[in-house]
Amino acid sequence: MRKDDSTTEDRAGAGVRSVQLALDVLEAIAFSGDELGVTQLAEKLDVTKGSVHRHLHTLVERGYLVQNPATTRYAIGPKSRLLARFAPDADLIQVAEAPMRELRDRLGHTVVLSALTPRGALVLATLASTSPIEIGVRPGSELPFHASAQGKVLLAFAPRPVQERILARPMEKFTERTIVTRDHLEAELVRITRQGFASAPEEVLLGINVMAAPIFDERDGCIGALAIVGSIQYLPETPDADTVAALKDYAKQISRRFGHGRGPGGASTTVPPRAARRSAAG
Amino acid sequence: MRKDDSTTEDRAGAGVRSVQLALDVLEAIAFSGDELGVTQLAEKLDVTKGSVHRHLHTLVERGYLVQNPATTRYAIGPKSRLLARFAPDADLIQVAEAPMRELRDRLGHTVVLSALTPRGALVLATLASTSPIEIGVRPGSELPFHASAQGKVLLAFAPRPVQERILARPMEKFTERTIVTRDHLEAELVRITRQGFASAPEEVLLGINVMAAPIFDERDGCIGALAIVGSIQYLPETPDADTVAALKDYAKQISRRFGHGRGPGGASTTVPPRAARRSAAG
DNA sequence: GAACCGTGTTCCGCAATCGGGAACAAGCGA
DNA sequence: TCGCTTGTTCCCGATTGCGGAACACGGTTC
Repeated sequence: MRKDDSTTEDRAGAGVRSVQLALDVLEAIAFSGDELGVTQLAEKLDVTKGSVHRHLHTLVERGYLVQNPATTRYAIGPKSRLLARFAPDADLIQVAEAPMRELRDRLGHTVVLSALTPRGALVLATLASTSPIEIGVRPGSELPFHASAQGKVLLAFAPRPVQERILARPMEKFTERTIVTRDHLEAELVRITRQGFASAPEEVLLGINVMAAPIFDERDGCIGALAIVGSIQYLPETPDADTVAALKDYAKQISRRFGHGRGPGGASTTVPPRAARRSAAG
Repeated sequence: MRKDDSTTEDRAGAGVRSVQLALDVLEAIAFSGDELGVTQLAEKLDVTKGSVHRHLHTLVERGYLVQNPATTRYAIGPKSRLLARFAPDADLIQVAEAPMRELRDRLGHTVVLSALTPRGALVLATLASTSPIEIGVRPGSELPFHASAQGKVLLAFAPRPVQERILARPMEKFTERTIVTRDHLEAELVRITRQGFASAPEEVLLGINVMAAPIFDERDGCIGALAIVGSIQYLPETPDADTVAALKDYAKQISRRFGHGRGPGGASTTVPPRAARRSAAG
């Protein structure tokens, strides 16, 4: 469906092709939250069964996947789980969990946590709204920079060279209100930097609005974005002051746990910036 | 150094070569617990810088790694962290953490948690002994089946086809006491199955002994091994009955949390076997 | 300031490698 | 038993990634 329609900018190729496919396979299984078979994967990724099978074999051999002998289908293996344990800095997902829940309970909207990736704003975790009707995004998906509040926030507070590279890319139009020109996006970034949050009314889907605020670490680097998602009726384009305040407040709260705003070498409640963790206790 | 010296059984090759290298790069960085540079990686993995660089680029592009602009070196990225969240069954590492700590405090030995991989017993987590002198293993490393208590336990309780495939492999000799013949190993597996635990005195390193007991899920599948490591003076070859009892007891305790021994559909304190987890709450 | 390392990055041609496609085996239900 | 679907294997040929070397750049040391 959404196959990489070779844009102008990837002259350097997209990297190592086989690795790309291997990661596609891995992610397809991981983010489906279920086991998948060779045939399913083959048609989902639009490659031959033989190719998928070879990659599956490699990933199983390495312990990243496991073939369920009963169903003959493939699932995430132990090695994949292990990778996360070695993240150089404290786990954003874990730290943000409690504040996210509080924010959700307070505002009622779906809450989303994202991080920067060259491809967009990676959805790390979501917390469904209190409403019976769910409006959300799938963890693992990558939201486009130009058409999401998270993407715009992460971009606005990213280092200059990163901005440059991304701004040069063509922008796909999703709705009438999607930003499609570089100038427009740059102006938006300036505004976001000034006001400390972003909103993206109907930029990717009509009727839906998203608002996002940045999360910083102890060196003022933007390491993520906290966002709320909702129907535009409840999350209007010109946002309610209380809502904005709450969002920014919780984002700041998470930032503080990473040592932001107190200089390097934080207090006791702070997550150690670069803790050496070598055991399960980590 | 240890490049695949084409054994008899891998006629199908070792899988997709580029993917192998990509994973090597990823793991080298992950399990080093630190940032690594192109040159370091190139010599560690014994490939050219150009090659490493291309793979690094791909992994960064996909969000699995991040290049630190300050040091220009590479570290684990957000996507790697995310993968772990999508493990199909409850996180063994997390569930085992508390029992591991109790066992460590009770016996004083280093405690290790492992899972099965085609290459060996993957070390998921360790908890250092109470002694000032540390005897342990690096999380992420894969212990050989024939020369580790964990490997032997996992193999003993693995499905028959898996056993077959592994038993056919040649066995490297580490010490005088390493098991190197198939017959010897098979006899050992029978004994392990009967007595419910394994020990591996001086099989990989002189002076060191390891004892391991299996962890089961609700369907009696062996999903891991709990082990204690120590100098052979304190963890003798003919083990103390109390020590064995404690090890088996804690392993069973973890198994119980996965619903083992009460049939499918466990009680409230049980980890749900296949919980649908789609949010940070998972 | 210049020569010197040590990085990370880029380039290019050759050959191995992976992908396409189709045939094969194996389970399952009708 | 026959069909349908699945996972697995095979082989050929062009693509693609590898090796090797050159390049750019920053920090040190004379």
